[in-house]
Amino acid sequence: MLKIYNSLAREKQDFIPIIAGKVNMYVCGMTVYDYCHLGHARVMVVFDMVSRWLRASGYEVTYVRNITDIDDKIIKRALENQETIGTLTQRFIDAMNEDAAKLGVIRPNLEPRATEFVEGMVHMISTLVSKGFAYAADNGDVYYSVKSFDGYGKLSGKSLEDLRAGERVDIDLHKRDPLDFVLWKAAKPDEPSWDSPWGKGRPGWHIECSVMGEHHLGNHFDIHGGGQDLQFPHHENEIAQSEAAHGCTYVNYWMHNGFIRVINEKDGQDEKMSKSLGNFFTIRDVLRKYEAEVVRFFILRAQYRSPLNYSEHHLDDAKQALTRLYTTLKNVPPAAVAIDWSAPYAARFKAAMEDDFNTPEALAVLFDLANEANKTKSPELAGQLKALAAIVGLLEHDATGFLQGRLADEMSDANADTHALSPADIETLIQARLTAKQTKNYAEADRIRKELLENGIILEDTPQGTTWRSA
RNA sequence: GGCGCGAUAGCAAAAUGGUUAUGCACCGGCCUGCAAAGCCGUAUACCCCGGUUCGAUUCCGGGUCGCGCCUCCA
Repeated sequence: MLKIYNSLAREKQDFIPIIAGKVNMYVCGMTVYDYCHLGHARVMVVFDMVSRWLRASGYEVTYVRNITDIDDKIIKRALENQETIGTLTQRFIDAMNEDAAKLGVIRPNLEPRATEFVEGMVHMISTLVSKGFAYAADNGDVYYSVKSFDGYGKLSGKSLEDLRAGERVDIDLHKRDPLDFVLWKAAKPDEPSWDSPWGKGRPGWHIECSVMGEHHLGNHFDIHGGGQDLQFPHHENEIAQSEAAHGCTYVNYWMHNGFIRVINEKDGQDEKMSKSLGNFFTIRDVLRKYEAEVVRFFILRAQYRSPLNYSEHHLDDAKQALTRLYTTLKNVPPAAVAIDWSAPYAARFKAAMEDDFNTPEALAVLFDLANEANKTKSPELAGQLKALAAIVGLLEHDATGFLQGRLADEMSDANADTHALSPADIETLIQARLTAKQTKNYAEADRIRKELLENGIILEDTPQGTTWRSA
C-alpha cells in the first residue's frame, strides 16, 4: 500500500484514489520568463518519478503540469527585451522542454497555458463574487475575501490572526482586509488584457491553477504537487478559490518537494536557491559540466521532501555512484526481464517506493543488486537492476556510451566530444599497448596507458580484451 | 514576533526501541606484469541535558544550532 506524506494532514497517509485504478495529479509548473534552474529541475524530476511509480503500480495517471505564461515578471521581461510576450514565453517553453527531456522527464499528459484559460478564470471569479467570497474594488481589481472562507489557513497551518501579526503584510487601500488576495487585476495602459465584467484586465496568479485543475481533472482530484514555497500562499489560495466555488473538497493529497540549497559565500551557511536571492544555477549551466542523468541521480538520491544542497562536489560524488551502476551493466550484460515484484530485491524496492517515495532507499537496493550481479555475473540480476532503475528513469542509456562520456547530445550541453582523442585514436593506442604487452615491453605499455590517462581515458583490461572509459 | 522542519560516521544520505543501510572517500587483502574494474575484509556515527525502558541514535520533555514559510519564488 502506497503511503504519501500529505502536507494537509502533516503525516503519511494511505493513498486511496477517488476512482479505483485512476490517479489525477496536478503540479504547479513554471513561469516562463527565464531558463529553468535546478529548483525547477527538482520539481520536474520528483513528480516525473511520482508519475512513473504510479504508472508502474498499475494506475492510469493523468498528469497535468501548467505553464504560467502571463504575469508581472513576464510583462516586465518582454518590455526589457523589446519582444512580444508570445515570443518570450515560447522561447522559454521550448528551452524548458529541452532541459526536461535531457533530465529524462516524461512529458506530462497535459501542459495547459494560463492564457488559454482566461475565460474560465473570469467565470470562476464571477462565481466567487456571486457567492460572496470575492468583491470588486473601485480600482477595477477583484479580490478574494479570505475571512469569508472558513478553512483559510488549513494547508499552511496558519491562522488569520497569525498572518495579521506577521510583519510583512502590506497595506492596500483597495482591500477590505490586508490578507485578501487579487483574483483579477485591472489593466494598466499598454498591458495585455482581456475583457471581463469588471473591465479590461488580467488574472491574478492563483486563479489559473484552480481553473486549469478543474478543467482537466474536475472539481475534486487526487494529488496536487509543487515546491514547498508554493504551500503558502499559492496553494492555500487555490483551496480557498476552488472549495468556495465548487462547495466540495478540492484535493485529497498535497505534496511539496524540498528546496535545493546553495552555500552562501558571505556566511558559509546554506540557503534556498531562488530567483529572488539571485543564487541560482540554471539547468543549462549545470549540464555544461555534468551529464543530465547525473543531475537526475543527484536529485533522486535525496528524499523529495528533504533539503538538497547543491555543490560540484556533490555532483562529482553522484557521478561516481552512477558510474558504479553503469559499470555493472557493462560488465554483466543485462537480460531483458519482466519485474517480479515478489522477488527479494524488487520487493525491497517496492517497499521503499511505497513509503512516501523513498528513493534513497530504493537506490540503495539497486546498489545491493549491482553487488550481487557483479558477484554472480548473472544477466538475470543485471536485467533486474536495469528494469528497476528504469522505473525511476535511471540507467536507461547505453552503459558504454555513458562510461565513455559519449552521450553529449542527449545528456548534456557540453560541446560534443570533449576528449582530445577520438575513439579511433584511443583504439589505435590500445592496440599499440597490446602489442607492447605481448612483447613484454611493459615500460612502453605503461607509457601509453599514462598518455591516455592524461587525456582523461582510463583503461580496463578484461578477459575479453581492453576497454576504456572516461575519467 | 507567529508557524513549521531538521541535526546520523571524512562527505552525502536512509532505516531502526536491542541485530551490516547504501554511495563516495580511506585502509588491508584477492585478482592483475603493474594498474583499472570487480570481489572479500577492517575502521569511522547517531547535537547537548534530562525522562520513559531491561535496553534509545530511534519514544517524551527541555536546550543549542541550522533551515523554511509568514512578500514574487519550484
